[in-house]
Amino acid sequence: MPEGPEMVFLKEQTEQFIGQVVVEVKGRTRNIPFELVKGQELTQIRTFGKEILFCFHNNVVRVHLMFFGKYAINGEVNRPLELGLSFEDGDLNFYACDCRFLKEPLEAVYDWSADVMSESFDQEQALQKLLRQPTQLICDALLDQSILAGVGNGIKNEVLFRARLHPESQVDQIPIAILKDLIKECVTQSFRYLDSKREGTVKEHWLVYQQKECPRDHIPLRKEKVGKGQRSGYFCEKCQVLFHPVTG
DNA sequence: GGTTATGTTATTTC
DNA sequence: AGAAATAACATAAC
Repeated sequence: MPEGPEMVFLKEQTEQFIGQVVVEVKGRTRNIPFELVKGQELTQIRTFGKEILFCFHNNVVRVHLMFFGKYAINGEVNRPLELGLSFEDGDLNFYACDCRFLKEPLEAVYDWSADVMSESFDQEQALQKLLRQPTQLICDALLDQSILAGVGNGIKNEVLFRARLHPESQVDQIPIAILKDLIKECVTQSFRYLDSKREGTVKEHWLVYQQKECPRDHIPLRKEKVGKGQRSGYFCEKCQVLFHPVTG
């Protein structure tokens, strides 16, 4: 579930609990002081990138689903409970996730201008941050949460395809216009992902990620571990241009 | 049974 | 000291 749009979707699904008081806190997480959460009223839910933030009057419960995280709303799943919040009317259960307790004001912790799903996302700032990492490969840079919070491996592959850019292109070799287009696509595709999540059509959503054939050229996609992160890359070597330094 | 996978952080090594 | 590599954690599907 981990990419940004899915967190926004989760926020929409859990807003039913806003205004309700937490009547019980359970789970094996040791990062949350249960006694400080119990009895508190959920005032707001926010997301930052791949994180969801449950806000109470004086503190925040942060959940990150990591690789394998799952959740259940008004239900349970048969596996170890990481964090369970029971409200006056219903409950919210998280599994295999990373939970944290934040006491500081959110503004001191998060910069929403880096979050592709945020109204405050700043494309120009993202471009400047990218340019500050000139020798990075674009496939690694796209997954940098301090530049494009919320972008995960699925969105990464989709935006590279749409911008016709080879994942192993080096940042400083890519024309600025293409970088700008790529950043714009990060926003567009993230919201498109959210739409397909709402409609329940995520499986049909992907053009290249986990796919076999290039939708443009109808030739097999290459599937390789790319970049320093060695994450799965799905790309077409015919229509996605490689920008790399000329050697010698 | 081995491999792979939507991610991040802590620890170790150079 | 600091960057870079490695390990660690979690779990289901093929």
